[in-house]
Amino acid sequence: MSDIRHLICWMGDIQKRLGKNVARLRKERGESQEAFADHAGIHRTYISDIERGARNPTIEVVAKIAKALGVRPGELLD
Amino acid sequence: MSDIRHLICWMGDIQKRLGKNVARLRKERGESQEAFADHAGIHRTYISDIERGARNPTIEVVAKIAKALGVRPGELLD
DNA sequence: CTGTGACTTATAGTCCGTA
DNA sequence: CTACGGACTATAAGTCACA
Repeated sequence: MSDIRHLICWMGDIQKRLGKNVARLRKERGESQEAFADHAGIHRTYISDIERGARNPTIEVVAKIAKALGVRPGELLD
Repeated sequence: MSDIRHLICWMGDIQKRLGKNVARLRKERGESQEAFADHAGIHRTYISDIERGARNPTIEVVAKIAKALGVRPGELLD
């Protein structure tokens, strides 16, 4: 029952969900896109694209971002 | 503290983790790679590659697989 | 600081096989 | 049934100038 969510989360686009999670967690940490991108080893504009759900990144990129945010990779997709 | 796991899961390659999860869940459902690939709308050889951790798929593919398995996308990366 | 279009290079993803 | 290779096409990765 903790997982009625999986019936819901399919509705939304996974790219948008990833984007919202990244933006939220980044802001919680008080970092700008620029600062975060730098710290994650990813280009600034690429982070911008991801936060807007305009990209379809690979799981390696998700792993990099998760590491920089200090969360589990899977958490970014939920 | 439910998340000391995030300190551990970075150790392993995320591709291998995905592969193991997919293989495990697929087998639990008693499907062959072929049948599952078909049912998930992904090519047979690609599923084979993913289960062996030999590929770096995009999150859209992860979402497709998760949907076919009836689990949350994030679950496949944990 | 962030969004966006355009662009090149790398690789994701498909499809044909064989063992 | 699954692993794996080769060849191919579609799209992600990665960067930039500018709004």
